[in-house]
Amino acid sequence: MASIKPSVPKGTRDFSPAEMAKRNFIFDTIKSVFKKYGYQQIETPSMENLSTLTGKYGDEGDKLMFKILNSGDYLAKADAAALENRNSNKATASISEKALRYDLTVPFARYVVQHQNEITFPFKRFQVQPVWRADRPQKGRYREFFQCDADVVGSPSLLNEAEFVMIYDEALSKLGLQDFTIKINNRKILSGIAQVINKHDSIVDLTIAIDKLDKIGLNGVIKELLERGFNDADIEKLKPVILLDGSNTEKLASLRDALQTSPIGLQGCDEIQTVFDYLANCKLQSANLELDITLARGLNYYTGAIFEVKTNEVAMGSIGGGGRYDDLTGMFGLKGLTGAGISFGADRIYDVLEELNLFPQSTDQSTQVLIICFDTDGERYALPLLQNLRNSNINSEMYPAGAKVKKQMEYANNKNIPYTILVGSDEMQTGLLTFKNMQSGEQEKLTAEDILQKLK
RNA sequence: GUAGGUAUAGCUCAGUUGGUUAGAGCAUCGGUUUGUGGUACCGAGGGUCGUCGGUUCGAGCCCGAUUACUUACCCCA
Repeated sequence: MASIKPSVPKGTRDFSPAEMAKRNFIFDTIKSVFKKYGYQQIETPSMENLSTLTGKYGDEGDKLMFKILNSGDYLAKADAAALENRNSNKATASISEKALRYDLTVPFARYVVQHQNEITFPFKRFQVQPVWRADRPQKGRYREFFQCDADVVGSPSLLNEAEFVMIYDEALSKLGLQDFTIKINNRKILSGIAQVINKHDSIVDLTIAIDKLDKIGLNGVIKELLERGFNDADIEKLKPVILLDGSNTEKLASLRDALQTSPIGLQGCDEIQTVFDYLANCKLQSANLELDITLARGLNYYTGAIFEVKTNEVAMGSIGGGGRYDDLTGMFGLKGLTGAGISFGADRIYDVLEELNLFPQSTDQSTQVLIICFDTDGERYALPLLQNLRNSNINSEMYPAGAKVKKQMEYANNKNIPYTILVGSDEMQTGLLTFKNMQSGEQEKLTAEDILQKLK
């Protein structure tokens, strides 16, 4: 059989030991913060029923979903007319009933509805799992990537929003980031803006356009708005809102002024104010909290607060986002349950930490000590010591005898093992083992017990 | 879906107007050293030059197609 050049699908990656150590540093840090704030972990299946996912992310999202072909002779049962007419949407529905999850929030909503009788509300859960998007990969963008989500359902309190800011601040600071911005906005403010210019139906077009302000500038946004059916008068009214400047307090004041005819817009202002008030007397470690009216985010299920986090230390898309969604579970038949959540983009955080050289040295050390023997007698002699080391919770291993010392030393060196123990005939006779510090190169003769004490 | 770029050893890449047997560094393995790595020296293995076709006496190099990867846009973490 002809051998196939080994490769992984576009936009996916292998994670080698050194990378896994660094990734786990990120995951462990974020998880520990989630737990500290009272969130409990769950997992959901990689695949969901297609009907669970479709329509939750907009048309674009439906396109970017990886669908799974039905098992068996799926074409036999396919919609013949749809196939004939090259109608992909209809045909897909008849040959695929499952899809890989696109994010963690919708599966969570499904989970909450399905398990509502077992859950005590407010329910705070976190989830760290991969998600899949059939996007064109590029820098910082993959087809399989990990999200770290924390959501709370069943609590309308804005205290949750305030705590999200604290979680972002604590977790990202712990990871070593020193300068990042948590942008906050409120969907009700966006609705209010649309209401003020009597374009309530065009809120999606409005948000998509003004979301691009920092990328394409005011003129770009105006051009985009014109293309999306807004007229010059609308744009004149929008300009002062889009170009809002000053401190958060000043921005809020200007917004209230601009939105005074829109009750929903004013409610959005109140909500943001409440979050700021909660945080007024709490100190943030490294985060800047900024009201950003141009922050819209693509997901159309958000109804209240919207978050996005950007690092100011390197050029990178957002490394986290979230918001409040009032009726996500309604789609699955459970009405009146509000939820809010945030997400960390672990893969992008990885790239940022790598670029800033922020991973701690210790992440690439796994084994603490390697026992080097010359023959099987040495193995038998040293195995009890190895067991003692492990009983003391010291990561340790013994290289199977037979290889040259040079080879074994190289092994220790390549694996970044800080200490080695040499066991030869001298050592076995005297009971004094050669204990070597691989970094300094120094070695000394010690009893097994002394070595154990040194490593503890 | 739109527009560019790239494709030569396991990895990163050289390769002269188109000219004998396609190179280097790193990595791997072996030796100098049958008890000492990170750091010396010597050596070895490893290639259908992405694929198919064309031009030419002759193609890694020029032309066409195709595939894969990649960057940016749309959109998004």
